[in-house]
Amino acid sequence: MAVRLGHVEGGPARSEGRRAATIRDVARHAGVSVATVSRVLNDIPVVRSEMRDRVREAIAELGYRPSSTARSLSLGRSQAIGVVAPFFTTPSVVERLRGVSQRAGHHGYGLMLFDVETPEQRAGAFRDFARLDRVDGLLVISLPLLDDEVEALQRDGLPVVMVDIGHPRVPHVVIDDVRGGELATEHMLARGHTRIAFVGDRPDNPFGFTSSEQRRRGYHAALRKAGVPAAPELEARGRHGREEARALTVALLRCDDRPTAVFAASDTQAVGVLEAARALDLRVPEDVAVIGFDDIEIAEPLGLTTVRQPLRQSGARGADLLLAEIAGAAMQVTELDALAVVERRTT
Amino acid sequence: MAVRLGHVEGGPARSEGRRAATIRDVARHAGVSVATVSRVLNDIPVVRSEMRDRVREAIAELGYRPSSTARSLSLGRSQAIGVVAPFFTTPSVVERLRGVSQRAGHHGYGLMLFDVETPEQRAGAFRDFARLDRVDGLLVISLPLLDDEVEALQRDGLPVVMVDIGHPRVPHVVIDDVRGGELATEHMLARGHTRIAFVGDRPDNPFGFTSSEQRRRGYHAALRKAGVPAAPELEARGRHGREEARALTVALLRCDDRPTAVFAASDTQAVGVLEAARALDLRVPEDVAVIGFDDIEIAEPLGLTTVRQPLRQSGARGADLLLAEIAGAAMQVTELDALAVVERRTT
DNA sequence: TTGAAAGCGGTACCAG
DNA sequence: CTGGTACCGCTTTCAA
Repeated sequence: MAVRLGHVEGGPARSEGRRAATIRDVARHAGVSVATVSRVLNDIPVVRSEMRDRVREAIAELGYRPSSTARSLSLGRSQAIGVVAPFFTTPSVVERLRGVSQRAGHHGYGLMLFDVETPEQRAGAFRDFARLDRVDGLLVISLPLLDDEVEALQRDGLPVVMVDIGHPRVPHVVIDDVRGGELATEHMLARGHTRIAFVGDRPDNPFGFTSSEQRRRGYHAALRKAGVPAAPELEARGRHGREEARALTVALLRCDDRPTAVFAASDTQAVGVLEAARALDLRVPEDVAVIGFDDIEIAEPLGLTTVRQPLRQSGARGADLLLAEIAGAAMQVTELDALAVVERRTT
Repeated sequence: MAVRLGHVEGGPARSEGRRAATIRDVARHAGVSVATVSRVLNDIPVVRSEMRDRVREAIAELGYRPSSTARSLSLGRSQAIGVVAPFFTTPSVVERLRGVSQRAGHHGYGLMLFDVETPEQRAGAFRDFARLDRVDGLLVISLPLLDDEVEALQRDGLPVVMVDIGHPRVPHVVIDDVRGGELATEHMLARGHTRIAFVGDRPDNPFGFTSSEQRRRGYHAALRKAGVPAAPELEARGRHGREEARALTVALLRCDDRPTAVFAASDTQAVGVLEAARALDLRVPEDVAVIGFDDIEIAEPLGLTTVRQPLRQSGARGADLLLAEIAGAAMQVTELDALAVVERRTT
């Protein structure tokens, strides 16, 4: 990598020491009081239009823009919401964030991100980030909250909403993961499969992701209803991620009586399953059919059959709940129910 | 979607009106002055250890945590950096963000996101978001800056760093897109292709993305060097995105003397190319070879051959530059040079 | 080594 | 309708 240290052309203005204009500068310039300027700024109608114009002019001339920090301090709110999530290990989170961003922006709220990929970061998130004065509310995505974390948050009076995972004392938006697992399994059953493997997260994963286990319950329920005996040797669980899923699936597909179908608890894992099949020269779906969960963006071009859940909408709805809670609304729980199998080329 | 309005179990603490502890409360509780508490908070060594302990105790007992807003106002810095980018239309941005997040977190900086998907949002970003008091610096990813925007930013004294696109007066981190385009084209040439199509962004796209055109220049350069005449009918440019690329490619592949290879200016577009080939029942790479650009996450499972650029590293480096600039360093320009063709199954 | 007090840049109450 | 001013919660002189 080539690094060029440059002379700064013209020199940065900040070293010129020209202090940014404040509300007092505007007041002086316009020959009014700061109170009046503040009123104009906040569109409080009492101001005479003549004054208003004078102030507006001064603002323009000075290039004044109010300090949001000062405003936050005075108002006691930051006009921003915080989002805590494992953004980079879990692609679906990004899609949910999309919905959050859209709604937050729409309501004039800024977005602070706090990525959580390790247990330390997780602790940091709640220690340093979840401060009522930094953000007006917190959106926690795909991360379970411990009881005492919830308590601490409530003690701080910080509005919180969870997305993808619920908690009895916290507003949240979730889907019926059990039902989703059933749908996936029924899809395979309907295609005549009976040896259907499951690849998902281990229940004691470091972040306590729970949806995988819920989906596995749905898988069991569907098998039971169909009278297909569960086969423990067909269930593989490990660390969340493509690589791990791939490794688990290779093992699964190498055993004597190998499964003819695999239900992966997430699309990310389904991709690993696909890679495993390819590595073993197995055709999909002829030799082994695959279904995932989520319908992330990559699913379509891959031709991956999957259970679609409304990711973006979950973020949007979560943001709406949070905004409502910030505004003082009572706790609300939303269960999104647009789950459906999207059939593509892997089944 | 089922919505449950819940009673709030126990009632949220915020309505109890228990005001959060302030530095004054701590001072009173510990029987010292606020100045002393502040010193303890900031690890200023002059404080007698006895005092220090008393203060620490008070802090613990009251569950006090300092207000970062007040701190920002007093200090004149927010300890946060802002990131402006088209996060959701451009998957590579997310990967870059990963690098940013990692470095920012490492240095104790928060991250504010401002998504820009429309020209209005773009304007809003610079009007409302790029305030020195909201963020200590701005990272602009994959978005070109206009001269007067740069000027405004510099006038405000807001440190800015650009990633993926440069500007003569702004520190930035870029790659050699022309070289990348050459690499991709040479790869095809080396495999005996001479009818190599190009699918990229139109030069007058709404955000002024420029890398596509640079890569096209590299494509031309490579053809020229190889003595292969350029064929204008093999160049298709349109709105950035998979769908558009797909449509363009379908047209390309339907013409009489169709190309045997396609170079897509981004992986996103390459995916569209792949879909087009599939739609026309053309085998890849036998009937048509495909190479993309970026090496985003989806490329590997798709088996897409592509020109890899160090996305995450670009974000990390950009964050480092910004942090350095915030600390007062001179303008720096970094050209990342780890470009390489990653050969997979589409060539 | 500690404390009193003046900011930081807004908002909003209270008079006039 | 407008102005004066006391906050908001923290940092940082300046004196003691």
